[in-house]
Amino acid sequence: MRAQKKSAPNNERLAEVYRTAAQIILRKGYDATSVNDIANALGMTKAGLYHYINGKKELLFDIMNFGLWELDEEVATPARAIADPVARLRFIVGAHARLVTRGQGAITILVDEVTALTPAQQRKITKSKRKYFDFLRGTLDELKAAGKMQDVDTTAAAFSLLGMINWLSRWFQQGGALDEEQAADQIVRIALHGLLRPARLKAVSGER
Amino acid sequence: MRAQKKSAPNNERLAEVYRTAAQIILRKGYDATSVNDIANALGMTKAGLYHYINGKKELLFDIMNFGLWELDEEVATPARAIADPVARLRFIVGAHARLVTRGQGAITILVDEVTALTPAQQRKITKSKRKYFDFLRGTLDELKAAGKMQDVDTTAAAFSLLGMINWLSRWFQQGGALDEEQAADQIVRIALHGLLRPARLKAVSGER
DNA sequence: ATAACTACCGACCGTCCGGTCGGTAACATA
DNA sequence: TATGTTACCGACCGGACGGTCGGTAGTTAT
Repeated sequence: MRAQKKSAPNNERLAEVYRTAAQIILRKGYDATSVNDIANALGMTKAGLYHYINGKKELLFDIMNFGLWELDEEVATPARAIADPVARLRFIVGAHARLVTRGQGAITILVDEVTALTPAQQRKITKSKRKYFDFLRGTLDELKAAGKMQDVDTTAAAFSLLGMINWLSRWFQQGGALDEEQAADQIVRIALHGLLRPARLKAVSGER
Repeated sequence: MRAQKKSAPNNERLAEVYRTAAQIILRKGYDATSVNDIANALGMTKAGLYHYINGKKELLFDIMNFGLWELDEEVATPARAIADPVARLRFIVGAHARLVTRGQGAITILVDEVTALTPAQQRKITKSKRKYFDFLRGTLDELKAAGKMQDVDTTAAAFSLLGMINWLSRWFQQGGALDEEQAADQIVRIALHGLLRPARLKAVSGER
């Protein structure tokens, strides 16, 4: 019967619900996360949480939509304004990677849990992911047409990029050897230039 | 008088249990897969399945161990025999990628579900993964020492490699545009040479 | 002062889960 | 024929899960 604190009035609280839920689901997985886990992390009961959400599935769906919206806002939309495909690719990879390392945006990852959704929800999420993927691959196609790309399949390349970026969330940790910017920068370099030095000439030497 | 002894049952059938369980868990995730799902897929009841397994966790643990053993047998061990680090890296990436695309071995992936295990089991799996990771990074370190690598962090590079390879299981499909060999080959190319053509003597991009 | 609304909670429900237990039918061995 | 052993199954259990419902304090609007 004790009144909890009530500092956050409007639907600022809803945003907090999403943020908290996303973090927990990202860490433990959707199925392993109970509605109670989320409620407790928010300092309320399950019944209280149901004041904000309409169901576990819908919560997941909303979070995914938020993550994809964020990806569009912070990566795809700004990228579309960059004419040069090399600069654009560099921006996409860096901005997306930064979105992942900046914890918050790691939301994107749980797009994997798509199988937990209803077919209708799945369709919407898949369509959204597809749009982003096509944009990414489109940039690679441009690059290829301009003769600036290695001889690799653009589909495989786009997926590989996403693999590298999404995997970041599994190993990157705040306070580690690399900070957010450095980690994103490493991903960009590896993606664009690969691991090996171009060994055209027999030159075996120097560091820069 | 509980007969709580070690299991020494029919090996062929036990292998089938592992294979079937791995496939289902890989597709649906560990938590979303019930023991009943696995039993039904094998054409038996849950109680019948318990004749072969000692628990859901232990089943997962056994499957992970098998996957990691397979990785060691088919990738790490042969790779250790290759002296040249460039050839060795090429082999590791290709062989690991092929293990993933060849469906069966995709078992490796569910190493992600490590949080579902008991702490003791987790320790064993983590140690095993770590060993493989160190071997991979060690090869990159060698490469770097030989002046044959781009200027990137070997830890970030090793994780990026694993990200690309593991992500394969999400998009690669039998009968698609790329077959198993081609997909693995694409991964190798992208990993070793990157996406962009080396800008001949000018440029030096990647500066900030 | 009252009515309406917001932000919660305790108690409860039906379902499904992992896991157990006492069987049993089929076959091998002696 | 008797005795094990293997490979299962039906019935059951305690508990956790997602979800509902009838409240109730506090806030705001009239």
